[in-house]
Amino acid sequence: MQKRVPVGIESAHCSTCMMGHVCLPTGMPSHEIEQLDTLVKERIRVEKGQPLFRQGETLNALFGLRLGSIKTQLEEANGQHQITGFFLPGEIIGLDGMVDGEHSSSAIAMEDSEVCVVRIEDIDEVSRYVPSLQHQVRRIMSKEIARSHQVLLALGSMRSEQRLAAFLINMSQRLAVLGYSSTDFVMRMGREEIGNYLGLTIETVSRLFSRFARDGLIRVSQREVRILDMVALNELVGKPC
Amino acid sequence: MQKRVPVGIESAHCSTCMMGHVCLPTGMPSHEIEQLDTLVKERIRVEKGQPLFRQGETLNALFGLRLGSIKTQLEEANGQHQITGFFLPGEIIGLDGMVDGEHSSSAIAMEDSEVCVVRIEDIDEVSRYVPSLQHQVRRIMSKEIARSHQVLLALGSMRSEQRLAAFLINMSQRLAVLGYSSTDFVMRMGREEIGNYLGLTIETVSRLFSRFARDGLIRVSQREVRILDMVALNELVGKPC
DNA sequence: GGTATGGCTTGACCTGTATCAAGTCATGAC
DNA sequence: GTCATGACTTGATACAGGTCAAGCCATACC
Repeated sequence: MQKRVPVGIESAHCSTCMMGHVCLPTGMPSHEIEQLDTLVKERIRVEKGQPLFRQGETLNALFGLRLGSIKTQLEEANGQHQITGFFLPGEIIGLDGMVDGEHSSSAIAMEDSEVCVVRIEDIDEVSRYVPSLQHQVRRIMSKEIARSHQVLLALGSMRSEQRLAAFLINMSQRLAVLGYSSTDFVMRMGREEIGNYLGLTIETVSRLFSRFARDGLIRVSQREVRILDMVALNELVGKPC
Repeated sequence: MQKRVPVGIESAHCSTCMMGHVCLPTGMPSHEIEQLDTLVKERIRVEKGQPLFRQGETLNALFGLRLGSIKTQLEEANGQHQITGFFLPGEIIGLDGMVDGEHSSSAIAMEDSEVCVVRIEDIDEVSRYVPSLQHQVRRIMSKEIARSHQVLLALGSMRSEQRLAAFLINMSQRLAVLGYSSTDFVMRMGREEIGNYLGLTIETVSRLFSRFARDGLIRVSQREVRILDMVALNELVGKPC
């Protein structure tokens, strides 16, 4: 059984894709979106735990996550790694590392996932007659830069409880955009992954979840979270010096 | 006296600019670089301590740093801030925040500086006849993403001494690219700014400089640094678990 | 059913870094 | 020269979060 399989692309058209409003075409006028229909020529399914790509592999495409969830991580020679992002459907993966034509991070499926493959050369091709596609790509890359600066802010100047609160708020907001409940969701990542991402140990993350629950901010059971007091979470992040 | 002044642009041509080999045109074939000569229509001088732009201002240009040094920082409502980058000549500023057309961070001159203004609409215009310009912009944005992921790695998984060592190595390498000594340089930022960037307090940074000096890794006098043992610095970052 | 496994929790203790508090040094104004 | 100022250093102490260790719970497999 293969781990990384092409799948049929009967309906791989951005114009008819229900993900369109939160994916690469976001905000483009509909007559232009139709012109993107040759952009995605391939879809790939990736099994839970398997890599979509590995750090160092040659980069020739971006990936629009269609289904599932994927994490990206930097891998160091000594076996350590740092998770740099958790991606949800509609989000674009593979934006770093268009520098020397190879991926500067690895992308690993956190559950069975499916991505639309957008080949770089096709972007160039299509943008010849859809000039705003270039804007779109810049927009998305810019967003990724801004996002990682937000994480820098968290790691550089927040205490552990603020980091976790910010993390929960962020998840909540992104899931809401996808049409899920903003207060009631299942996290696709484990405690260890959250800790790695936030620069904390698994024990600290676990204690924080327990404390948040004890203080009535959330209710947790394994990876299921219900946010009970969003206001308090926001205060935790924003208010104190 | 103005703080942010347009200056003459007699020689504002990328093709004749000595910064070209490390700036936006890096790696482009020379006949294409010549076609970039209409790209920079303006240069701006920014005084030490003054902003090139402020978080929230409308974004319509990127800036190629030509002279001096500039820091970017996220500013929060409560007055806190997080420095997200220190920029040296040849590097491009303003890549974040092309999302909603406004800057998502502020850029502040750390010494009297001068930037080339590259207006977004001119990028689109010029790339009509120099298609590889789009590659170039993507390349640079991608590099910025990868760079901030590296900082994430430092903040998320290194101890204080490793962060400072990584910082010194990074400065050394970037200065070397510019043709300066890689072992002997003047840091343009103060201890507090380094601390903010690395998620440490000024006292910790100061103590680390003292310790590195005591251990014979570097010699410091104020902001002048001489790296004495680059190997040891690298080991500090890379080897231990 | 038992039992193995991996993921999570909790407690006790330790340590790296922050915090608080004096200094010291370099620089510039007068 | 004196003095003021801001940048940096150094020490003493506190505490957040890490580390080590034990146990718990859900799941899956036999």
